[in-house]
Amino acid sequence: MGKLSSFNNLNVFWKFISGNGVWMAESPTQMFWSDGLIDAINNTGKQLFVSDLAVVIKDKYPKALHHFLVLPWKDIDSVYELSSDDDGLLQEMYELGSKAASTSGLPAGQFEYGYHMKPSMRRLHLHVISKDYHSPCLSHWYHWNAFNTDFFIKHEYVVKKLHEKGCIDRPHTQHVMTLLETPLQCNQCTYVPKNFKDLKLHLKQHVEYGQHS
DNA sequence: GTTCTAGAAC
DNA sequence: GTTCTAGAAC
Repeated sequence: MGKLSSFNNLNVFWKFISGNGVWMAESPTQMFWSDGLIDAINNTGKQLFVSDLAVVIKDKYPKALHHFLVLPWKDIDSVYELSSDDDGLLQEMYELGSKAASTSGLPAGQFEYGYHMKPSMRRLHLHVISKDYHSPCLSHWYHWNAFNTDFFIKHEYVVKKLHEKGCIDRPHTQHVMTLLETPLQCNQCTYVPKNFKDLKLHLKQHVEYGQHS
């Protein structure tokens, strides 16, 4: 097997996304690290926009220059619990995300909206992230693939799938692993990075010199 | 989710 | 010397 197949740091990734083990709390109201988002949305100081159905916060570890999360107040764990009845909620979450994105000053088309195929944190959360992916918090190979492969389930896909089938199918473990092992590829040009550090430097060039670096 | 560390691999 | 791997974290 090749280099990518032996990228076993994914086993560590798998360990924490599978929800096993005992973890340290980050605040008195948070029993597990995986409840961090639920803790955050109930902190009024962190709420950027609020509606009856959902709330927007900044991602604690932004993976781009602008990275927001939109979460429902309702205790929905993930996209796999959604039904066609939730179309209104999804649209409202998208609208709230758009409001947050507009505060960046960037064109609306510079943002991507989607859900992770295998989220680590509890409570459904829509990622609203700028396409630069220029951030010190984007520090692992699988961070990149979590946003730049089918691991990132686009908002439009979720809406379409719920309309057509009424639910989102849970993926097989092997499929998720394969997506996270995908070779690196720039999202803004045809460049194929030699390694993760090379990708980081390349993304920085796009931010500093634009699309034609 | 993240940070930290040691040791392997390149 | 740099990058990647692997595991712990009460």
